[in-house]
Amino acid sequence: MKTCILIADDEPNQLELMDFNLTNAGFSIIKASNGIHALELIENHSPDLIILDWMMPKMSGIDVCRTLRSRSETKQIPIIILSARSEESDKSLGLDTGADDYISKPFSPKELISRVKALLRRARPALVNDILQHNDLTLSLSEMKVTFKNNNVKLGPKEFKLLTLLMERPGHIFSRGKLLDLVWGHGVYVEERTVDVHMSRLRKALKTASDENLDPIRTVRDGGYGLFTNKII
Amino acid sequence: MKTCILIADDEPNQLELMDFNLTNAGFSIIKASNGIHALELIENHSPDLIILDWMMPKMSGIDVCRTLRSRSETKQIPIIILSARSEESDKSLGLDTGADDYISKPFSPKELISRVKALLRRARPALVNDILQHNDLTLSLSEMKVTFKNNNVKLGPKEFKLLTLLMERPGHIFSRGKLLDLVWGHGVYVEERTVDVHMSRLRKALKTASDENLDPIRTVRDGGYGLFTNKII
DNA sequence: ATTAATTTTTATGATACTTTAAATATATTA
DNA sequence: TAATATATTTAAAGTATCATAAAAATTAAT
Repeated sequence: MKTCILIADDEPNQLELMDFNLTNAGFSIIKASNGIHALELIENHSPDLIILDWMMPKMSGIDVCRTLRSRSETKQIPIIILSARSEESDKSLGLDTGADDYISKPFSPKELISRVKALLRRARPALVNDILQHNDLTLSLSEMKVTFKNNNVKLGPKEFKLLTLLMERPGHIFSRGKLLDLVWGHGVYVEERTVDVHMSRLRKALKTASDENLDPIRTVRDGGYGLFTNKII
Repeated sequence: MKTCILIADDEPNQLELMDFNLTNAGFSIIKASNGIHALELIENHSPDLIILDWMMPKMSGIDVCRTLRSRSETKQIPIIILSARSEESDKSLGLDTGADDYISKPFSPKELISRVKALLRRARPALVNDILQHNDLTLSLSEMKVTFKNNNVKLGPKEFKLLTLLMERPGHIFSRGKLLDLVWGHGVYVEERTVDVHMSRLRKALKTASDENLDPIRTVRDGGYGLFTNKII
């Protein structure tokens, strides 16, 4: 699912421009033309990030920001404030109200996108290489958590490590020997067959998590194990 | 203890100016005059936030940033990059390298402080916010008070610190080693098992406070401890 | 100095995970 | 098709890690 951004601005041109650029950058966009409208949309869609123009009729961006920060459901959502004024007092006020970033108009599309990305990076616990994703599989290293088809997968330590390894190079086939080396550690002697047992358990856990009976793991006879790259059968 | 900020800039005037302003704002400051020096100091002091000038002799701010992001111990420290150039291509490069914020010179002291605070608010809430919240848990740092399901929780100092840490990054799994580092302090030698004992006491206190027998703490075998979150990666 | 509070260590039982081995299933080759 | 090789599943025994209680040690408070 795409990352969803809400933009609120009373100038239609500005709104369209941002929509165009952010959509091109791969985000899905929700538009609001004033503060009240923005709050409604935010409540219903809970976007991943919010961009608010400072000056808007009915309710200013600052007021929207303050409101969002006071509610526990919206407290965490990253907010960027846009402003035509470049006086520094405003800048500080914007940030001190609880916004995470402040951009003065005029700004370039490139800067906007960079700031959005930087903010998403730090707002989510997702440090760049913290979350591994492949098809319907998601694995968070810092949270030590795995989901498959948006369901939690309960794994033991060995299965978690195995899956991490597979997800680091989707498609690559790891031989049992290599897996023993990388997961168990160099110079540890265990039967190669035990890899099979753990793979079986990993598969079982994934199958239970996927509502259907999906198996994203590919066995290559005489080769080893890896992840399917295209469609899962 | 004060929040510690490292600033690295090769211009002595600029360095002094920032030192003055940030010290006034209540931070404790470490100064470096080039990138190499900065890296050394960061390793020894692990500051809470880092401000890097883009252009520095020996090693640029961008390079320092890249290095910090590649190491697991420094990966999560918030970074602000300063630059005299205002060309947007640079701005994007700075942010895309993994910096959390980017400020173009010249900037006002007020903006600097606001941006520092905004960044800390998100990255290290416990350093800026007095109250941390997560699901039914509330923790007030100034009052040293914790409530769970609106009931008071009586905790010893170690348990309080542990919970503070967990609440700063809900969901994140902290290894016992990391917890010893962060709660007990760098280079203190105690058995890793004592972490278990304190966790057990923390749990007991929380369970008594929740009218039911709720346990918000997740144990990951071979991993460590963290808080349960509702969200799916 | 005595008491109280907190921290750390140690010990123990419970539980979750790992490994092995044996049974079953599937594929390969003569 | 039979014989062989390889893979998967299951069960059982073994191991390591974790939770808890209780004791010892430390620190703080009176």
